[in-house]
Amino acid sequence: MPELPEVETVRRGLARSIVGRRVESARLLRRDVLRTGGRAGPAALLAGGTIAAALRRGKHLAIEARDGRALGVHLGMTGQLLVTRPGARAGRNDHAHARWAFDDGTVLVFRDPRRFGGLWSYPSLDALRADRWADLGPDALRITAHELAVRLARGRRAVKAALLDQAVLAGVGNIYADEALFRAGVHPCREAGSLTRHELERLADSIRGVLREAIRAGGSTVRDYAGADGRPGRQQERNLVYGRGGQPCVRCERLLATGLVAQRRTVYCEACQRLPMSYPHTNASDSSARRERRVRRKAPECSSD
DNA sequence: CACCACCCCTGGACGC
DNA sequence: TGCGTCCAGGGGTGGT
Repeated sequence: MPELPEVETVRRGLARSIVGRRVESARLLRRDVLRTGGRAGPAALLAGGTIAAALRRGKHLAIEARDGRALGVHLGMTGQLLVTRPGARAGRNDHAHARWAFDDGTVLVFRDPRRFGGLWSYPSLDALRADRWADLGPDALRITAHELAVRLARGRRAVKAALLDQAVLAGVGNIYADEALFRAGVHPCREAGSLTRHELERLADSIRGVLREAIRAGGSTVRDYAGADGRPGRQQERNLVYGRGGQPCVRCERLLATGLVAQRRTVYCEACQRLPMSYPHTNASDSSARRERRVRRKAPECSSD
């Protein structure tokens, strides 16, 4: 659920509310939510430490204590980090899996109904980076056309599948992949390695642009997402294709198409995001055409509804 | 190695 | 109202 803009909004909320605060007590309410076996107990949740920083890489969060300990947080699909300021009414508490109380009375809760998210405890930020962040590509907020070109080069999968791959670039999920491809005028099923230099420039610009716009709006709230202050985002109203299948394209008014790419619901405009004629067979080798047919028989890689 | 299918889990929307 | 079905923004893993 939360992609880069939503995670960045949460990070900023944490930076405002818990950085500089001391963890008076920390409790894990559901053991298996802490994914690092061995390190358990309050110390694994930074108890006794003072929060030095809240960091983000792609969709991953890290909370660092001044003594060096670090806690990785991933929100998965439905994870939330909710801050309750002293004296304020507590937010939702169902599916709360961990709770922190700070020296100024601030309370932080990690809740995650679907439990695709989790917590990872490390003795140092370096250890966290080496274990959890090592395989992440460059942060999508600062992706350049050149970095994108290098990482998409010769790739045969659909460009949308590549954008969702966190090793290619970190932070883009289903919503902003569709938004960035639409803004760049690139069809989601284009072979990743087939994009022209000009298309790569537009795509990199679109990725950075839509992510920045979404951060300004506090993220997209489709269902569960809320910032650390519990407030929903406003970007969902500004998204041009996500969630708008069957509605008119904002550019050409043709009805937006929906399909399935990389097992994800995909919305795009067939007029504004064109595929070359008889794609992909025009530029596919025999072996890839065979692979394409084999894939198509089981589950189409790129199918429209 | 690159890529894909499948799985993890709960809740909300929808149809009957 | 109640039940069944489908779907959802995430990633990890095992197989091809």
